[in-house]
Amino acid sequence: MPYRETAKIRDHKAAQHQKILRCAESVVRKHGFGGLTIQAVADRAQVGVGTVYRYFPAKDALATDVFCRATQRETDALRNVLQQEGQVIERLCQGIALFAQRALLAPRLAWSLIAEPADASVDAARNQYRRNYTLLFARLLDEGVESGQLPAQDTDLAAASLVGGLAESLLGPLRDHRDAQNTVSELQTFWLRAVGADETGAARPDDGANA
Amino acid sequence: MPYRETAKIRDHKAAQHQKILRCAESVVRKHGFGGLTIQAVADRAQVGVGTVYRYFPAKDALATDVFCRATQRETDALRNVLQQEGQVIERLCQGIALFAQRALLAPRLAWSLIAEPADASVDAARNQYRRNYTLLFARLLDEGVESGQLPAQDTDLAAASLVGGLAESLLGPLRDHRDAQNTVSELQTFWLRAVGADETGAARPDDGANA
DNA sequence: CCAAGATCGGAATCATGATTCACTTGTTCT
DNA sequence: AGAACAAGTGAATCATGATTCCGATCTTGG
Repeated sequence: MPYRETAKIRDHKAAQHQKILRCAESVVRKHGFGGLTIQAVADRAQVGVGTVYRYFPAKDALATDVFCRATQRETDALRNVLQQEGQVIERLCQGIALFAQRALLAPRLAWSLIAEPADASVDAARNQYRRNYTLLFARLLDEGVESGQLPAQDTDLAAASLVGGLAESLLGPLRDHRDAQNTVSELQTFWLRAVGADETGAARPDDGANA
Repeated sequence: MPYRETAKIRDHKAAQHQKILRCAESVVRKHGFGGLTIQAVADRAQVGVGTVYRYFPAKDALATDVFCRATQRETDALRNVLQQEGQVIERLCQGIALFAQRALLAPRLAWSLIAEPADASVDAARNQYRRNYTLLFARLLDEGVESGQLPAQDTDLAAASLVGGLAESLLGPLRDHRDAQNTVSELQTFWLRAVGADETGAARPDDGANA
């Protein structure tokens, strides 16, 4: 038996796979899914086009993997913050801060994840992601309504408005990055009022500035 | 002089131009800018591809014209409503209703106008459009703040949130068209509270509940 | 070192859709 | 009718980028 897959080879393959995935993500970070070409990924990974195809069956699959990886990180981070112990209003503020910080840190990626059209399979994944993301906020609002900290309202609608509104104000054409920290607290004030949380007199902690 | 452009010809050319533009718009209405191909436009207009090129120098130009025409209608309609005589809050409600009705009537077109990436020139036009659209709301809010009907706030931020939030809740993956009229009034209630206009107190249950 | 089997590389091939162009079909006017 | 010129047509051509393919190169175990 002159050949058998050995540990060294297995490790190498895993490393290649990761490397290609990472390079693809960095392409998306810089140029969005629109700029994601196999050639660009191969160049950045210092590898031939054919090699990319040895690790991913098609561009769709690569794009979807990149999307899901990045998305998973975002969703996890948000869930982590929203499902902490503590006051609903406090957690909401932290969720807004988290969203804003991430969006301001990597605007192109954030936009690609939330809005940029791509292959059909990526779009499907994106819809799922937006739904989940929005639902995380919606369930938090439910909790606030149940506990009386927020007035009764259509929480799905409010959560969708929140996600869309944050995206537009942070990534849209009117965005102004000159004063990120101030923008975050403006957003917190605005959205607390929007969900009916600003007349409770409950202390509004304006930290939320962790990552 | 065996040939000269006559009125009949001039009219015919204008008609062709309009027809092609209209057909292109109907393609976008149905399939978005992503589905806008010269071939599709030519087919729908019952005309050869070459003919389309006689009336438009390139696809970009056609796409941009379609975009600007549709956009102009939207902007005019909104301006018309927001700049009426009357209470700021009343006009805001009408603006929201207008946006919602149009979005629910032609969701694909609405999405294409506000979010779908396309050629660079269309994207540039879209940014301008979103800016203008948002500014219409922002200036209305300014008026409300000045007259004391609304609390002091960052009106540009609020307006961007409004536009993004409406788009997401009406066109995003969580949308639910089953009860359009009810959705509109929910949205009005929500956004009035968001900009600090809900002095009615009707929608605010005491938060003196337990916990 | 060799044979077997695997990965790499990147030019060749496909697919899609924009754009051109040589040609046909009007239209106008004498 | 015929000259002069515009409009219409769609097959041919280009451009871009995904996908394939085959020789080159590497690994393994004897």
